[in-house]
Amino acid sequence: MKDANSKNNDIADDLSNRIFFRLYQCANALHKTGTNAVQDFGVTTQQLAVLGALSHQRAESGISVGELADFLSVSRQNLTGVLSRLQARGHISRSVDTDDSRSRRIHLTQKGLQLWRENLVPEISAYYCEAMQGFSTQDQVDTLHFLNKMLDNLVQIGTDKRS
Amino acid sequence: MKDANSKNNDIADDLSNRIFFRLYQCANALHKTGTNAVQDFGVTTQQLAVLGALSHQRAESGISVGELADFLSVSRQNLTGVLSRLQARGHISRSVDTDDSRSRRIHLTQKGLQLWRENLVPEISAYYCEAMQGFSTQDQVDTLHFLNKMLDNLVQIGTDKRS
DNA sequence: AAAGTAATGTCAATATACTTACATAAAATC
DNA sequence: GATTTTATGTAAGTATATTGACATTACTTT
Repeated sequence: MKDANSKNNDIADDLSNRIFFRLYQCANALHKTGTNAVQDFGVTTQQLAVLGALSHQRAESGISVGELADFLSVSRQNLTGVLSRLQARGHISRSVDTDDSRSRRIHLTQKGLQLWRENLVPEISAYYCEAMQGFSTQDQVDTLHFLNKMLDNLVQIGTDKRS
Repeated sequence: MKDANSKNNDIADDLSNRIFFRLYQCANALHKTGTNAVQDFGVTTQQLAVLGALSHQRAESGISVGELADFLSVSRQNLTGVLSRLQARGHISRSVDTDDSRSRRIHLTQKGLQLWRENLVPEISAYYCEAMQGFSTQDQVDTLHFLNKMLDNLVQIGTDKRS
């Protein structure tokens, strides 16, 4: 027989279990429907994130693979593959850094920039509008706050484990 | 020059953009740290989800691949691979349905059930506790509500697209 | 009953994601 | 200056995830 304490734990577990299950489902649905929304332009949601990041700083200098990986919170190894596919389609370019021959500077090509501005931005805007249906601005602020908090916790777990 | 309307849209886009980016980061971090937490037991977070689903209904009848796929919101094709790996490690069994020879009934094995109860449940419980640090019960309820709402929207986008 | 349709699970191809391992180049230390 | 350590990007291997295609089986329709 369970005491009140363990019962409360069960309830808390159930709540968090639902939250993380929904998170998992949302992420899958986001990837699936997002890719569906932009697949006519020959890109995926992850490639979208990369193009978006590159569009923010079209400075002459570009950005390195490591910097981009940090920004997107993915491994450098993962980016290598995504960048290769983007490069194969002519959306980005990789050039050796003149100051550090280990490093590669990643740039948006003219084609990539045009695709981003003319096709992807409007498409994403419409997609976000649908996905945020029924969310007030305050709801969105609250949601973002919770996700930020959760991410902090998860990152903390990751760094704890490493030590 | 932008008018007030397009500026508001930019702001809304920025908010939703942050939300979905955080969602993406949270899902990656969940998979990464979650797998890290249970890898000593030879399973991953997805396999965890399958074992958890199976543990809920240890009825004699088991569950079919299609039913499991619906429950977990993943494709049957995806489950085929996950189930194969779980079966290879002896955590689940697949048997032909006596009433429908197309269908396979998926069961937890004794080994799988023991692993779930004795090792995974405590580990997950501790993990959730860390991941929900700083979340009041009301915060968790609110978070779950927002995720439910978002998932509804995303599923709606998916079904719209299909028609 | 026979033919067409739908359901069930699997295989193949593609794209993320991770970790481990490695070649190369830069930085730090002695 | 030579050696060690660190940083950078990539390659290889494993596990998800998707869609498309398929063989097999069940159901529907005629």
